[in-house]
Amino acid sequence: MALDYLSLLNPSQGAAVMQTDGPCMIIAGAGSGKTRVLTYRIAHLLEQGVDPFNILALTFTNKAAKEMRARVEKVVGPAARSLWMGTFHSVFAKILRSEADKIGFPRSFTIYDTQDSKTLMGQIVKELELDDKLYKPSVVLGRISAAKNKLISHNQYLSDPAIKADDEAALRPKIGVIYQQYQQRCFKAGAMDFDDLLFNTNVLFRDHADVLNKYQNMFRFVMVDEYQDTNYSQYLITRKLAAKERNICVVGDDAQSIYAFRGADISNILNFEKDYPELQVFKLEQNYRSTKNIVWAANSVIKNNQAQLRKDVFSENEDGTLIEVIKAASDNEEGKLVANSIFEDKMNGHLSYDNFAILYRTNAQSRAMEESLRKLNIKYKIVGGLSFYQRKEIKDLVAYLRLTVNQNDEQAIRRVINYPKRGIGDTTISKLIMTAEEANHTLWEVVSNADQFMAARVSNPVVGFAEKIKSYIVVAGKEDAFEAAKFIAKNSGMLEELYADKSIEGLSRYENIQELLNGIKEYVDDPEREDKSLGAFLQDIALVTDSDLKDAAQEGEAVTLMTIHSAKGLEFRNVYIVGMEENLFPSQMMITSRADLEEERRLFYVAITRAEKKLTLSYATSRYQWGNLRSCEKSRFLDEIDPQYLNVKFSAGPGAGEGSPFQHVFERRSNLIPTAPRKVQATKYVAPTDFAPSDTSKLQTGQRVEHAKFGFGVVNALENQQGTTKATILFEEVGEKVLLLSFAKLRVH
DNA sequence: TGGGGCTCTATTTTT
DNA sequence: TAGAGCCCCA
Repeated sequence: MALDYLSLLNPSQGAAVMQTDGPCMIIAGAGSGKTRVLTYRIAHLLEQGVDPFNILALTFTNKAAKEMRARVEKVVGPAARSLWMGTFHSVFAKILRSEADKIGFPRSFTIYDTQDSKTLMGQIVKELELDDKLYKPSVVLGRISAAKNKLISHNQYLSDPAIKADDEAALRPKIGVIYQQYQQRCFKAGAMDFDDLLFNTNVLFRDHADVLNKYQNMFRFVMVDEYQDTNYSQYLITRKLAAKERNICVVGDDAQSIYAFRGADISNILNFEKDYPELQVFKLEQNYRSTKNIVWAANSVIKNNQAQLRKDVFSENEDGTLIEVIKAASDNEEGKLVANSIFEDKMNGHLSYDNFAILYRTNAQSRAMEESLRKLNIKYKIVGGLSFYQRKEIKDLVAYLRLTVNQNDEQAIRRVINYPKRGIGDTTISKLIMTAEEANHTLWEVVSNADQFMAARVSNPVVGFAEKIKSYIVVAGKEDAFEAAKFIAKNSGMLEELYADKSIEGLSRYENIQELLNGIKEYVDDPEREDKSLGAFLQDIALVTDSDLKDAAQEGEAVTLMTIHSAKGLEFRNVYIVGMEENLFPSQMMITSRADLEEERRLFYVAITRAEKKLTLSYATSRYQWGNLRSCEKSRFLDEIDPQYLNVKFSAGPGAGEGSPFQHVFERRSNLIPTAPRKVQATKYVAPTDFAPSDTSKLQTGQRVEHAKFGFGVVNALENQQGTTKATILFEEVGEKVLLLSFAKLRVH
């Protein structure tokens, strides 16, 4: 029974699906049905009799993997569940787990998250007595991470004269030593960080031909999504795996490469042809997502980049509305105008708030947007920020679980050895660590034999702690992950401690622990799950990110707020790109080199192409940044869009006159939402551009004044204290405010 | 051992 | 401005 794919695909999509032998590269423009092609390509392989266990499909996010598996399953049924499909990190963590002994790691190795890495890095810098201003964990880690992504080991790092010269020039000559220490400590702790997962996979394949051979035979067909975002380490893994059968298919879009700052190497896509001369290339150029105007505008932007593969993305959709440009006087006004526009479009178009997304360059920009949305009672959800697994209480319990599985996990020991409090002070902990270092023992060896190293009075609680952990190991050996975790949460005293805290935060911490336990329950109850051990669960959650969870927890319709980076791969009917200003987008840090600027431009391209029907760009001429008001210039990227696709609007300030396009929105709002929250009352007032403060030294009560932000008001009281004058002013729109005259910019009327 | 007050620092971040 | 980390004191 042949599936009728071809009727569902355009000619180039169909060709890419049918071509299954040998290397192939699919250059997929934004919105060109890339996932569709990958899905049907896998379906086609299965249809031809390929065993699902022989297909490996790598993605960059768990979400993308999940989505693709679901779509394949829809076409081919349950066989989809046997596919090897997942992120680079999760697939190779799984492989490393089963081959761990070959590279000297325990099967139950721990995966350090960024926080663990940073903490360890800080500890090493301290121990080496280096300047922690110069050797900031994030800086050092960044440098080491970049090295690992290029497969430079700590030994190579130390012996490379060019790297040495580089570090010396940066006044950080000790990075190599830190790198070495860091790797040794990780190894001793039986831990790998995210980069190590890929690095060690390369080591495994390099040093064990038999292992490589096994996986080469297993993965007869390799597919890689978002190939433009692979780094050298990932590139080499896929090349090695595909070396035998040469059935490798990569999908990507050079125009959407936005992770160079994390080691992604765009030359992997540009040079793919050199590795595989027999390569077949397919271009998917028809955009099915966006209107013509949006596609044209995106094209007019990206053509300013030099480094790119030639492709002509086009749309057969309607022309659509022009791209709106909103100019606002301040970041707050920008938020207000965007919120109004969303409200208006929702009402006029009978849309759901799910249809809207606000995208920004930096997370800090979300605040002004949130405030304005709240004022209009518009529901929203923010993607990003503190993830569930980064919360303190979750990390605490997870540390106990980690320790149960891998006692050498030094970061985990440090985290919970005295939590909940059991009388082990900092001095004792330092002594334990030093003893371990000197005697070349692991920290756990010292902790579990503490009575041999120190007085009983001090060692008793330490030994008690070790006994607790030992009892957890026994439980975890007999029970599944859920039963073990429940036991540990209770026995450690964590649950009790959190339960005793009746504050709102304490309550939510307690609930979070419950939620984690529920999550583990769900994990072990999954009938498809083979390995229900604590170790397997931990490995899984180490590679889960916030956006994976948010999706599951999503409820009700709401506007989505997120950075452009996290919007990649998503689409929305109406998209707002805010903060289109020089030094913000493009970011100040990215305008010095051509390559950086081109990455920013690709980022803008990604942002534009998220929109299906309507795109709105906004900028503010002034903005609060780090506490002070800065004036801003509109982004050069705005000028790069061909003006024929633009519809430029202006702010609703008095300067725009009575006929302001947003006037009616304000009026209607008050009719429709009588119960809008009034924490901070909405202000219609916008200062005129010629606003100039007057001399307030002779200000008197009863006088009428005008304030740049609060509008008109009357002085109710004046109070002089040690030379500074406080004025209590009743403003017409925002109510009473107490202002310091020396700071407040007031115009006396 | 907890908290108050101080200083410091401020992109983006699939894992 | 805002948040985090750190130090010092009781």
